[in-house]
Amino acid sequence: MSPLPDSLPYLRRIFYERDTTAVARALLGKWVFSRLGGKLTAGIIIETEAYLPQGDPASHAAKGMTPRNRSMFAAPGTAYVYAIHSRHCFNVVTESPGIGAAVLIRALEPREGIAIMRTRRSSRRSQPPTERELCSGPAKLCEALGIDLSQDGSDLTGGRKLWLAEVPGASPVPVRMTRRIGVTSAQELRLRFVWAEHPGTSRPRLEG
DNA sequence: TATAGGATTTGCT
DNA sequence: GCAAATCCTATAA
Repeated sequence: MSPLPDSLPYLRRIFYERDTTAVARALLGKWVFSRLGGKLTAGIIIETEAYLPQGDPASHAAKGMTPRNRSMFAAPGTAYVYAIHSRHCFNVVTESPGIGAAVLIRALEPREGIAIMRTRRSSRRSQPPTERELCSGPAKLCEALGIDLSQDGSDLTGGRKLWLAEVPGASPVPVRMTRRIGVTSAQELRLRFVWAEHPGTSRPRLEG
C-alpha cells in the first residue's frame, strides 16, 4: 500500500543548497510530482546526472550564461528545462545563485497517473509504450509528466505545479555511479547516479 | 541569415 | 547495434 503521494512533504530550498553530487545522490528515491494540464502524475527518481560548476566542460554552464541556460544560475530549487532534438530535459538547480550547477533527472519509476503518462507518451509512437518505456529516459519522463519549456525557471519548492517530495523515514537506496550518457566531453567523470539493480533505468546495462 | 551540432528517442537491421 | 528524425541554440558572417 503506497502513501497518498499528494500528501508527501516536498523538498525545501535547503535540500538543493549543497554540493551538486550530493544532491544527485540524495535525489534517488525521491518523488517528482507534476500537476500540469490539470493532471496529476508522479514517479520515483531512479537515475540522475550531476553537472558541476567547475571543471566540467560537459555542463551547459561551462561557457557562461546564455539565454538558454540562464535558469542554471538561478536559485537552487529552480527548474532548468531545455530542448534538445525536439525533446525536453528536466534539471533541478543546485548550490547557490549565480553558480551554474544542476542535476539532470534521467529516469523515474512511474507511480501516479500512469494512464495519463501512457496517453502522453503514445503521441509520436507507432506502438503503445510499455510501462517501462514511460519514464526510462530524460526526455521520456518530461513527456510523461507534461514538462516543457514553459516550466523552465519555475520554482520547485512551492509544491504547486511541479515539485519534488520525500517519504519520511524512507531507507537509503543502493547507488551505483557510472559515466554520464550522451556527453561528448569529460567522459572520464563518474557523475551518473543510478539506483542499483533497478529495472527502470535508461540503460539496462550499467556500464562503469 | 546561415550553419553546425546536441545532456535523445525510435524503429529497423 | 545503427542511423534517421527533428528542431532549438549558439556562433559566425
